[in-house]
Amino acid sequence: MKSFTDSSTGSESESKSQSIPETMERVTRRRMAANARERKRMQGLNTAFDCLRRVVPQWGQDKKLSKYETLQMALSYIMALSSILSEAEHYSTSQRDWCVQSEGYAFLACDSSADLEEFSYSAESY
DNA sequence: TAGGCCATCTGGTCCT
DNA sequence: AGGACCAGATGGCCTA
Repeated sequence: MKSFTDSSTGSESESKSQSIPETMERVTRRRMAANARERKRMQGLNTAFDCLRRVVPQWGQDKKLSKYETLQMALSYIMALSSILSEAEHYSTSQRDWCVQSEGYAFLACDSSADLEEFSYSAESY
């Protein structure tokens, strides 16, 4: 694969031939800038994945979730939480003084990775 | 050693 | 024209 990361060779002789406006040097410079932007973009994406990993349940895994697993887990987690929320809303409309701090929902305030054994939704169920 | 995951490069497309 | 986004290709690293 041809790489533009090493631009040290050949650029000087090409810059002397000014008859061609779009020199190789110029193309190389543009490519390197695009590579740098892409790298930065992917780093931003990975930072976002790390943030997501921190808020998503890990199910006691010591190994870091892959990107695909992180997305799957986030999807399951969101589905489960919205299910709980709609259940709670349904319950609160019928019984106004319903206590949100009942045992079944206490885990919401927990550290995301711990104490989630009672959280009975699995990724396969969605 | 094969397979999974990832980072990077690259060219194409769309948008400003 | 240049930047953002995307998908394919490629090579490196790690683990079973």
